[in-house]
Amino acid sequence: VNVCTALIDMYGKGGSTVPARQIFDRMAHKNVVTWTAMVAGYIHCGELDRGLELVHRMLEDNVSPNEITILSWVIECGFAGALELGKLLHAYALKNRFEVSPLLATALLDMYGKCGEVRIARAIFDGMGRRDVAAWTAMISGYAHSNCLLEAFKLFIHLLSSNIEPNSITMVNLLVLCGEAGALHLGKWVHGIMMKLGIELDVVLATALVDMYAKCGEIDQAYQIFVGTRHKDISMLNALMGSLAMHGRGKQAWELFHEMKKQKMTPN
RNA sequence: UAAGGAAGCUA
Repeated sequence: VNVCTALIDMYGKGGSTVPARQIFDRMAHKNVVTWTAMVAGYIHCGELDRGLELVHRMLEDNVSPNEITILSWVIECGFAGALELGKLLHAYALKNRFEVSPLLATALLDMYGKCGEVRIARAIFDGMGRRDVAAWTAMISGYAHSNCLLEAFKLFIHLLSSNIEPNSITMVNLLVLCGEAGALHLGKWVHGIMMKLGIELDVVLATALVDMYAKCGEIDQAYQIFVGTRHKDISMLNALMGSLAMHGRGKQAWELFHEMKKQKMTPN
């Protein structure tokens, strides 16, 4: 059962619901994890009707969803933009008096944020008793998804005055938002806060910095950060190369490309 | 280490 369930999970998350379902149908014994994984796969792929049909069969078989079940499905609703189903799951959790853990609450507010429902997301956020950095970051990310720059930064400032420390994921969300808005001053300010708080500069965060500076037209600054990062990866190169090209520095982009190929970096 | 919450370029 465990191995088959793991396979179903893998195929489902990989977008292959057909092989997942074949394994599912051939299993004599299924448990709640098996059902959870199969339905999650359908939601992940946007095959909501098949998912719902399976949920009905699951209930007929007297298999009850638990909190992880709902959590998994809510996450996939966010991924697939399945707002209505997400609302249904939210209602189900409330109706069955699930203790809405910080994990589930964060998944719910993230789902609403990804679906553009920032007000509902905020209501959940405000209703949370103990909010950790993931909850704050999910809320900021929700504002970022809806291009609510002001709200995102208001919340971030609120976060800075709390006892919770933002982490690199929080900062990445803010930097992406600054880049998309072309808000160079804000971006620099975020950069400064990062340094002040001593947040570790991993590849993802460094890429977000490069991207922010590049999108705001500060290519040289972006270049400096790129050069100064030891473990570069392909996304980081793409961010810089693309912006060099966008700013009419195609020759430099080309040179960078060949320099990186020499260093055994494989283009994607 | 069988399903569990928030992140980067490009699409």
